Amino acid sequence: MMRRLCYNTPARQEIDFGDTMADMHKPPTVSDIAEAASVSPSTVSRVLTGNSPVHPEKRAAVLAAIKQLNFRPNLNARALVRGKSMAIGILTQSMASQFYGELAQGIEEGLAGSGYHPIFASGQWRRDEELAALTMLVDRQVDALIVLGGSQSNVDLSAISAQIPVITVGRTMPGDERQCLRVQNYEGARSATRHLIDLGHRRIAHITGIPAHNDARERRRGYEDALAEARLPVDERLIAEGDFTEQSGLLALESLVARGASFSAIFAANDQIAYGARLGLSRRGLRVPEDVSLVGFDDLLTSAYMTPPLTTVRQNMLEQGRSAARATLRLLAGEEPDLAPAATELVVRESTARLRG
Amino acid sequence: MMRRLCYNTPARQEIDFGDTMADMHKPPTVSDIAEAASVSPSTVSRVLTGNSPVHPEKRAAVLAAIKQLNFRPNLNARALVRGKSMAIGILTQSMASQFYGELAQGIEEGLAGSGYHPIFASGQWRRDEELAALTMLVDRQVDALIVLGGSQSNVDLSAISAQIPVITVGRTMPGDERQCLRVQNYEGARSATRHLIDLGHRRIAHITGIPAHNDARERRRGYEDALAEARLPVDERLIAEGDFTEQSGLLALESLVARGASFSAIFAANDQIAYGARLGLSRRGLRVPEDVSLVGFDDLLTSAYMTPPLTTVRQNMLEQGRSAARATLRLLAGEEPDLAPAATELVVRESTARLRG
DNA sequence: AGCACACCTGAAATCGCTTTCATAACTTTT
DNA sequence: AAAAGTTATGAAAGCGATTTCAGGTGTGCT
Repeated sequence: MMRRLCYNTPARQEIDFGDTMADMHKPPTVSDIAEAASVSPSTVSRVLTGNSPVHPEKRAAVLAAIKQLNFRPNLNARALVRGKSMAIGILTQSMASQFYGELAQGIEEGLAGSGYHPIFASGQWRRDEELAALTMLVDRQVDALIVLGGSQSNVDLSAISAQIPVITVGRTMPGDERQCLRVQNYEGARSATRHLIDLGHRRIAHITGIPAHNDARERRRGYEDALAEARLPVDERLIAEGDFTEQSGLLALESLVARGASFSAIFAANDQIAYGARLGLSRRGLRVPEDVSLVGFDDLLTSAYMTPPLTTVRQNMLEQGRSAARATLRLLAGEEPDLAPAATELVVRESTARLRG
Repeated sequence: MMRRLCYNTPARQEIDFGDTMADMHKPPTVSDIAEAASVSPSTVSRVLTGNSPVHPEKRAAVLAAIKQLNFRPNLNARALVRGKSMAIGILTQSMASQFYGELAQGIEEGLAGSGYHPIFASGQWRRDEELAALTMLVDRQVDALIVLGGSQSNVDLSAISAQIPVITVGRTMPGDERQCLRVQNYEGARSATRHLIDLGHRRIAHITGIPAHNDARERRRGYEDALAEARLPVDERLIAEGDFTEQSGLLALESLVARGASFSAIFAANDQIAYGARLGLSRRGLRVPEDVSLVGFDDLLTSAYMTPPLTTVRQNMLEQGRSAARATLRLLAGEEPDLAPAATELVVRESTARLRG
């Protein structure tokens, strides 16, 4: 109708071909194909799905009509009748986040070729938005849900889990641990700290993530335990609070310096914090790694290109995403999700060095 | 059915309430609500949509039933009958890309509260995947399409544009320029180069983006024209080819050095290239900005936290995303898209300095 | 021949919701 | 008090596919 005119190229004219106006500009449906191929809609559907055999001659006619009319089945309609949308909802936190972006990319890869497509919605780390996003996904009839981090209440999540399969990454649903991809935060943090200790560092600062966040707490615990194992004291004055952003890393570094803390190494709760801290250090005229060694967590794609390249705990978000996707597909196929906890691995680059002297 | 068992919490039991098995675990439909509230499905629909008045008493009954049965309308079904899915397809290139991530975030923000939801699909900078993604979005009946960059053929795009509104960002559809958000690549690149010239630099290197990419060509042209305006020669030996990645920036810098080029400043075709170049410089013992000044393009979120903070041409992808989203909504409302080209702005930080001596 | 048995095919029901359409129950007008 | 509007409602007809059901044809077998 008229509405089309507004976004159509000016060149394209409305021409009356003598057909009825009704079926003129609307995309063709199975019925149109059926008519064009002189068969019933059922037959068209059969060649579409390949569910039951159809005479080669008619099949050819249908195929020809499909091509000629440029027909594409309406996936919504198909989803309605089949009761499966072939869509998987992904609750992420922010499209602009590198961390979640890499996870999302992994999921996309893991779903590729399966016939299922991801539908992303982001919660911006806010409970209300997360719930809205979750609800939207469920309302859109996704066949399964992958929840990436976040702080959504477990009650809501379990309620959804009772209706459709849910896989979580980086957070746990009590009672459904088999469907939760755990990250070895504690182990990773401990090995990062141990690495610094092995290099001779004794005064190792830590910039935490959001304290309310489980990941942040586990990483801090790993840091503290590594110190304890080495008979090193946990000094509160060496611990500054961050919130997983670059800015918080910069601020935390300022606050460490301001309070007169002396340290020769820093373990940051994630790479972004490390970026900020690294800038803070250089502002203070402190070189990395000559004066201060720096370790991050996550191993974002860009961390290898920081100057100096960042020593960090590799999470491999890409692989985690793929793994979550595969688990979801298995769940959908009625199999066991089979989610092994994601192993972390210390990647030693150039931001850490042996303590001088 | 059985399928549910595999992802249900063990605690949740299958209990026979005496109801028929059929409607037991399936989500309630309008008919269920109608029955529960002793009204017809039509009335339920009316309170759902608010399209026509319904007696307060019955409305209350319906609302109560909805709450009690925890009913949520099936958006697919609604989309089918209404002919509008309230979904907007976004063709992006990679979920892991910072650049596209920021655009995506902007789109999400711009769509918020409009009732429309974005559905993302990525093309991985490959024509075939882009086409597949595009097709999938159209098949899922999105009401409009926002195409972010990419190399999809204009023919395919125009074909789609004839069916549903299409807005593009960072690429042009000949004939539909009003629906294309142009980026001032040329102007930005020119002002970046001029900034370096103004600082006294005479030998300014350029690391290009993918030469086949329009953005890359425009930026290079801006660089060359700025040089020409200042009566500076365009020296091919100062131009190295990159592909918009950090790695290519590093490689390009190596190649510049290897060929014995002498330069005191670099204009990189985007920030990621600048990151890589910056690492390459430090590998060579060259300081930024004391020995070499460095300018990027885009102003990624993290560029302000590079060491030193990167001088760059700000694109404001967030705002571009919002702008594209708003234009799409306008198009959908039958109004003019009204897309002003995205202005770029030079952000001078600490990676550039006056030429010594 | 006669019967069973594939193999194909179209009519019709269905998915969950919205939207005419027709009608019943009231109000208002003159 | 009859004609003309309102207003609220349910029955029924789709939206665009799939799938069940019930044949119709053409073989193979006895």
